[in-house]
Amino acid sequence: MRPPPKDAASDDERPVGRSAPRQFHAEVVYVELRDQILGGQVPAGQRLVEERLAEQFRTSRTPVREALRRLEGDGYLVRGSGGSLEPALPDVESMSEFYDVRIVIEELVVRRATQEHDLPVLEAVRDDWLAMRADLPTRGPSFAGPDFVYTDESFHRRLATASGNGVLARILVDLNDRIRTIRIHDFTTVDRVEATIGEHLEIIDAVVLGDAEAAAAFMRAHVQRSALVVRQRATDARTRMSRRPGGFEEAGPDEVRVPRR
Amino acid sequence: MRPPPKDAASDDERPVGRSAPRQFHAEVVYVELRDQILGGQVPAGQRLVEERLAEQFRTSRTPVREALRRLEGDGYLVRGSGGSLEPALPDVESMSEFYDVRIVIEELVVRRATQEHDLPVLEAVRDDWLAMRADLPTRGPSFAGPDFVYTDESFHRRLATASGNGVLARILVDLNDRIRTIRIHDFTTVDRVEATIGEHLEIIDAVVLGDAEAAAAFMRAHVQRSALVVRQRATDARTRMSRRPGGFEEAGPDEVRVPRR
DNA sequence: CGTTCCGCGATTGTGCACAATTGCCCTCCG
DNA sequence: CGGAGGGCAATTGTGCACAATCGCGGAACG
Repeated sequence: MRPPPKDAASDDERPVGRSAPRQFHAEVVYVELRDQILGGQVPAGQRLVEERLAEQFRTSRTPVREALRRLEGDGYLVRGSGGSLEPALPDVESMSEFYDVRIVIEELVVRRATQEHDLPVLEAVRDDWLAMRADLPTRGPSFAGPDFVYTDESFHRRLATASGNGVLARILVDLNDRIRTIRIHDFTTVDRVEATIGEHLEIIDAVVLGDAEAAAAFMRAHVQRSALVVRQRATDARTRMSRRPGGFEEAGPDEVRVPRR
Repeated sequence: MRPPPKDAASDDERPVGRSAPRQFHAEVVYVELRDQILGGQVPAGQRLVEERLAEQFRTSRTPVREALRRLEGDGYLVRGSGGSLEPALPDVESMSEFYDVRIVIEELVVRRATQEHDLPVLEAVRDDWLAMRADLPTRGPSFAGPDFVYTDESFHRRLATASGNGVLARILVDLNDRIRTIRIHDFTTVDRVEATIGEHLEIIDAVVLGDAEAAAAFMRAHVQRSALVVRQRATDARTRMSRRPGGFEEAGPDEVRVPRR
């Protein structure tokens, strides 16, 4: 995958209705737009114009406005010049900050999950990843793409849910949402996928065995390694692109450099 | 302080305009309404009706709607029957969860603040609390009210800011916002205020001295004590009010029980 | 040729009207 | 007297129109 180079929204039109019990336009726009942003499908400097979005989603400006306001409140959109909204581009420093927080959160997750002893769920997670390791030669390198980011996240999400602390799970999901905006552009290598699977199995095994300390240590190492990959890639991109100190926020590695306006 | 017993919104009317550079109605409504909710000024089952709020804030429904949607997205409002919005009342279990997370967050805060060595800021915080301890006999018991909750929060917020990690600070502020909805109703006793000041000084001293482990330990103990107070009070309220399992969410201790409709 | 100022288009903020849904009350029937 | 059904009021979701504001382009002036 690779986001459509320029106008991500052009061929994305579709009526908004579904068959769900009660789907409000504002809700649909919010969810779909958020996924697009978090999935990296909205180019860097792309201005989100209410009228335009209203056309795409086959609705009026009112529901679009509500969705945009919520996304702005979430911090996924920032106001550019003249009150226009653009996707908030994360910078390298804040990525480090996110990972710092994520480490202690994930440590707490495995400690709580160890206490909780929700064996059925934990073993299901372990089995899934055991199966994944077995299937790895079959699936080939196509598995190692942005899709693997979501697969990876699901591991951490399931663990967080098994921790029994809903607040914890919610914060972790939020952190991953933010981190993903950078991770999604990684071309994860096959050997990194293999390593990740191994690390996940280490962690889940320790949790199943009830060894909180080991699980926490494995988790910490795992997240730190992940942080290292992102940081490394970000540094690479910065030195590759331009010598300017804040170069990374200005344009991603293969991102189309959209002019300010 | 004690929120107006019945209709918190009745005598709260005022025009919405200010002299600030550019104040949108939606923004003003959002901020003020959020502060009212977080400050416990919106009674438990109180339905928030768009038209009513529009009158109070001297504006139309459109900005009110945007504010409500954002508050809903933040989790401060929940949808009741028929799509109406009510303040989200926290339950005891989620309070425990919030405190569990807050402990590891605060530990990270002091560890980072210790590393950061932003001495001027840290010493300013220490001086403020030293002065507070000295002034305590003067200020009398009036100091020990809901206002002290905000004073207490400011300590943790300043420390989080001094940690140099903006993400960390943001999460902590959010956690405190949620916890406050219960804490705000506490009648903090004078001796608890004294103890809190002492604990804060313990923490900040350790941070200034650069002893991360001691600071983390003090912080953990401090937050745990705070959690205990809230948990204790919540349990008291539940057994005092009604025997029903979920009794606490049904009505606060001195909260007017507003009929469903 | 550079600079400044004006006007215009684009876009957002706000108000309002209409449709739809929901819950409640009253009535009617068993 | 109790329960079911219909009508009504209240409230929210949506669309649209108008006003305000901002940025940009062009024209006029130095």
